Amino acid sequence: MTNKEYADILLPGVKHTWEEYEKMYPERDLPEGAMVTRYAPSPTGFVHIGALLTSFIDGRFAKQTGGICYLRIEDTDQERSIENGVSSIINSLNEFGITFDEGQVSETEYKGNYGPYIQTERGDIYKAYAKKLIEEDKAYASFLSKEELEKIREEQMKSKQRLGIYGRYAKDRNLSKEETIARINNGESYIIRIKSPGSFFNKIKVNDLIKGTMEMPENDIDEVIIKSDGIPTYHFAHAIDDHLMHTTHVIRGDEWLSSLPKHLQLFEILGFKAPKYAHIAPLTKNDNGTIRKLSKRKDPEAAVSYFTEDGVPKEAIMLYLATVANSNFEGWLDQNPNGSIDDFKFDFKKCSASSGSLFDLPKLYNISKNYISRLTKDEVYDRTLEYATKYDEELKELLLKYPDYSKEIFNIERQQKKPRKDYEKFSDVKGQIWYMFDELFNKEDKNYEWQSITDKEEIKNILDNYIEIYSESDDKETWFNKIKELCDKLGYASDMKAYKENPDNFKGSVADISTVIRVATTTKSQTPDLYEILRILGKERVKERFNLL
RNA sequence: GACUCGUUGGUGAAGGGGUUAAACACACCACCCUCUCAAGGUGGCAUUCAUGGGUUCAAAUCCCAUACGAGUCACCA
Repeated sequence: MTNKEYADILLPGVKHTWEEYEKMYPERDLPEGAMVTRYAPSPTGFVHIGALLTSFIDGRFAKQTGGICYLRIEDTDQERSIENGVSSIINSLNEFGITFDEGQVSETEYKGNYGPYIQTERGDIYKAYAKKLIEEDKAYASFLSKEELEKIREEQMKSKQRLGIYGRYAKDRNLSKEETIARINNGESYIIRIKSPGSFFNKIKVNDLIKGTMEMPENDIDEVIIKSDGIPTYHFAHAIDDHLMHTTHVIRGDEWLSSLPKHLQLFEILGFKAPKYAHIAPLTKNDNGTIRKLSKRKDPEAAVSYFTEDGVPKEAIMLYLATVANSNFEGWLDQNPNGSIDDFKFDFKKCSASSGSLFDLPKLYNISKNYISRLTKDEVYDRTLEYATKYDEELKELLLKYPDYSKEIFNIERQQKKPRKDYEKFSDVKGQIWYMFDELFNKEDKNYEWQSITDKEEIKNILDNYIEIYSESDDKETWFNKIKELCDKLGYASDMKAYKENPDNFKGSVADISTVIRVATTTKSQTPDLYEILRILGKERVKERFNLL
């Protein structure tokens, strides 16, 4: 029996030979230095913030070198794959502006010449290459049952040996063709493992674009390549797909780092040229003193939706991720305030080689605050409305009812060279402007935050005097001068310096008078510019509010 | 247990043997500005780069050990 016939028995019904597949996936025609990257998620649930980071980096490197970034779905674990997992990934990523040059575009469709881009649809391809390995005696059928595997594992643990199928544990490695066929005919279930040519005691040098060159023991484990359900393992699918799709740079999480010898060996025995690898550190979190990887299960902030629900602008999240990806991005943004992320050159060398970046919420919020401060009043209005439409019916209705009025509010201290920065996220907005809407102002029991002047009579007195002289048409300077005049009239210091020097000479200062006016109109002791607030509310409404006291 | 990587301030980090280097950003503190807040301005915040040894005229930077942290060791990805 020829090796070819033998391979046909082990993996029957394969439509094409590996040589045919090689021809079907020709070299890409791309300029020198163009990177072909891929984002290759498993469709197992919501999009993790780390996945956003990885896909972002994948896309950036491809784009900045004039290459291709494609989306490949790794669904070889049938048990964990979920319904509509593919579209859920695509949609979430899309929301953040992440798109792919080729690859899967929906549950059933793809674009590009190297498809299908969903691994369960490439079964024949993997088998064709598995057959190649069997023909070349580089892979074999293994009949080890779950129970036997468990026994081996226990034995290895007990004697403190390395776990895995290698050396004498690789029982079926040298079964003859005849024996193998006999057992198959006997109905025994089997899988395909490689015959690892490596030795654990051989050190090999592996290179990672981020971590540098390191020494690792050669792989000597007879890794499974085709599972009993006929589907390949991640390792095998990775080698075949990235070869056929001509990936030049595999960028993935560093949980894969220790599989590198395995993967390199796979490429070698398959006769493929290995891609370059870049393993990025995970996002971590400080959980009561212990630093650990952000977890899908335990950490709500691991889901990108957490931040969109919180009203953090998507752009801010991307800006933050860019600083995590390359710490010099921030400095660059400083120098190029109008620059887009797309103009920044990312560099593998600037990626953190450490065991993880702490996901720093205050930093995210700071970036977000700055981002929102750079928006125009119309943009803030649109974005707040977008947020409110999903999460705050009451705010939404007010914004819709008073669009121009709302924009005036958003414009307070926004026109200046350094705009006001008081919204970290869109969910902050309502808490800061509610008093500008009578509907909200008149709704609940008010908690007036009076400061140094608390006497009701005195407050009345100040307000009565003030409303007499207040005019909507005053410019800011005359507006303030009037308050100062009022101070002089009532025995308060109109000049803060004079007040600080001799506080005992006065009943109080302009600050106290202003505060009374501020609190009377808004209930709050801290607000944006009072002049603007009064002007936008208008004299009549201000008067009404004074009269409530 | 084995293998690998890592360890610079409260946080993200720059710097990879030497002219005065621990940059920058966030956070924090103080002061200034100021009608409040936000913003802005000024200054402070690691005499030291996990620890212990070495190499060197010279080390955060190179080497070795130790400690700690992270990741991986499936017919999961």
